[in-house]
Amino acid sequence: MLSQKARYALRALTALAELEPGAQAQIAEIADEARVPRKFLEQILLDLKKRGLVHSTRGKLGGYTLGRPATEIELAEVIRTIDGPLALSPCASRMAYRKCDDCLDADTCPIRKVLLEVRDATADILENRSVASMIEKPAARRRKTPPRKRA
Amino acid sequence: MLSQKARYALRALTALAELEPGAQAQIAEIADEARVPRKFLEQILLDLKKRGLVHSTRGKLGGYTLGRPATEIELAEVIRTIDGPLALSPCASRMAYRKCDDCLDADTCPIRKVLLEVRDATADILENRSVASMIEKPAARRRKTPPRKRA
DNA sequence: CATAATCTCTACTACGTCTATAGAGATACC
DNA sequence: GGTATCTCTATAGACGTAGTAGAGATTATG
Repeated sequence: MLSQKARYALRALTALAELEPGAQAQIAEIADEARVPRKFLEQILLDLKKRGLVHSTRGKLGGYTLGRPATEIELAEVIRTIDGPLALSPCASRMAYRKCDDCLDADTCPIRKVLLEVRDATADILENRSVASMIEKPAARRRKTPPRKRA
Repeated sequence: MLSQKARYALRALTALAELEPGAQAQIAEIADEARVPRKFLEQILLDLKKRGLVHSTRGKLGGYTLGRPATEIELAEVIRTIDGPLALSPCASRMAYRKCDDCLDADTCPIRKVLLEVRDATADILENRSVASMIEKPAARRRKTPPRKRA
């Protein structure tokens, strides 16, 4: 399961991605828009900032923007930043491998093999979805008949 | 991440699957073979028994066997029994769907959409691997040249 | 410069979950 | 009846999660 914190982070980044180009948002606005407790959001934004996913301006008129274009922020990176590895076991992580304490031989462990498969399938999805893909598309896409104009 | 308990369960079931046909194993043997603390294993086996994954005999000469052929025990069921849903969010579970507390509309939530994809990919793997597939194969399989006989 | 509004950082708390351990009880064999 | 096994419930300590609190640093503005 993802932590609540990770889901908050995804919503906060989505809110930032929905801003007008060049605009920034303050913590209070993001908290409101993404429905995250304000003080908790502060911590989350700091974590995201350390990873470069958001950029901040201090002082009065300060605020937050995405650290990179929304299309270049993979959901996988967001989740890893907040919750750690995607894998179901430390030994099945490719970004942060760690031998299990009680594992006899990582090379032959059949549990690890299948958990690696799961990790790869998960990463294939989450590394190919960006924050941009979370935004509600403004208009119809690939619709067979165009939306009817109002009389 | 899987819990330690779930990994223990997988190892315990694997140990049971490796028994001679018709044989049973006692808790102490399984604990030794699967490297699980004995008293903790007792709890795990009870959970697995409630789900029908193992069968037990009481009294002296008691012990455990698999509740079904190893080929019919999916890893997904083992993990669900111990850790609960495979999904990364309650709202992305198909077996145990539960609306997120702070979700506005499950039908349109973009986070849920991608988490459903991840869940499905995970389930595709774990529902198609059985405990039988965890057992070390005794000999070469699909090898192009047969294993060389010792002189 | 003083003030106010904002982000930054650390500490703290309440609560639940995870990983066991303990021990009494039930069952079955001898 | 004695003994070895499974069964069941309670308990405990460490840890993680979710959230709160408050002082500090930075910047715009009058």
